[in-house]
Amino acid sequence: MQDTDIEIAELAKALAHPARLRILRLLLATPGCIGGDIVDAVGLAQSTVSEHLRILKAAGVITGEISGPRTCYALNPAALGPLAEFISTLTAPSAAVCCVPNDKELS
Amino acid sequence: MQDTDIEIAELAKALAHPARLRILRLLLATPGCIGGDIVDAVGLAQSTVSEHLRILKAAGVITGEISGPRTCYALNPAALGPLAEFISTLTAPSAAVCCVPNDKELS
DNA sequence: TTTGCCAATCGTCGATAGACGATAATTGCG
DNA sequence: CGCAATTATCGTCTATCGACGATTGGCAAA
Repeated sequence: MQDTDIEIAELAKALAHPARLRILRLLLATPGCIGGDIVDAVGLAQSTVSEHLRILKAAGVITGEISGPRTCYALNPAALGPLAEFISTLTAPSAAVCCVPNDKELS
Repeated sequence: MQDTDIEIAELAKALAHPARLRILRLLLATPGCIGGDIVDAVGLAQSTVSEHLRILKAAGVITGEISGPRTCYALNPAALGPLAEFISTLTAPSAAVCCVPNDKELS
């Protein structure tokens, strides 16, 4: 159980920064892939943004594959499953099982 | 929008620690109120636990009212609404509006 | 009032996170 | 091959977090 808690804490930590939330919103709003445009959007140094991307990737929230000279980032929402499940447990003790199986699915 | 992101980041930060997750689980499993039993359960020093409780209370995730010589803590899951909403947006881009209005309600 | 218990606060320490500039590494183009 | 563009990594600095012991404050019972 502590094992799961550590995993959930890691996920929460990945979301615990405004810049990373902004990056995720940006990835959500971008249909295909996205490269260094992120740097301009968040207004931080390139190295700082790269570090945030690394953290998100380490948490599994995003995926990054090298596509030529640039890197293609994409969302991986399924990774947030354990965290979403935990929050559901807290917010809806009786209706934890809603209508979407949001802990495993998604392409 | 950055305003909301900061709020969500604060909520995520409140969940970004195994000890705090454990405390929340404990509060969830405890029907009524709970006092210093938390200290025994998490296995940390009393001052450390008190600090975690303070962080959770500052984030609005729990409420604590003084009840005689001890303090009564209780969950306040509604506070996690913005975070839950954000995660839903990521995990279910097309089905963001599920069947539960989990951003405002709850007693 | 005095004593004892429980919780909050203070001060301190080490560890970690966040930001930056500078510096590589890799790819595509001329 | 050499150059420009893009991203990752390194080193450094500051700020914050997490844990602890010690102390303070409040409340109830003796």
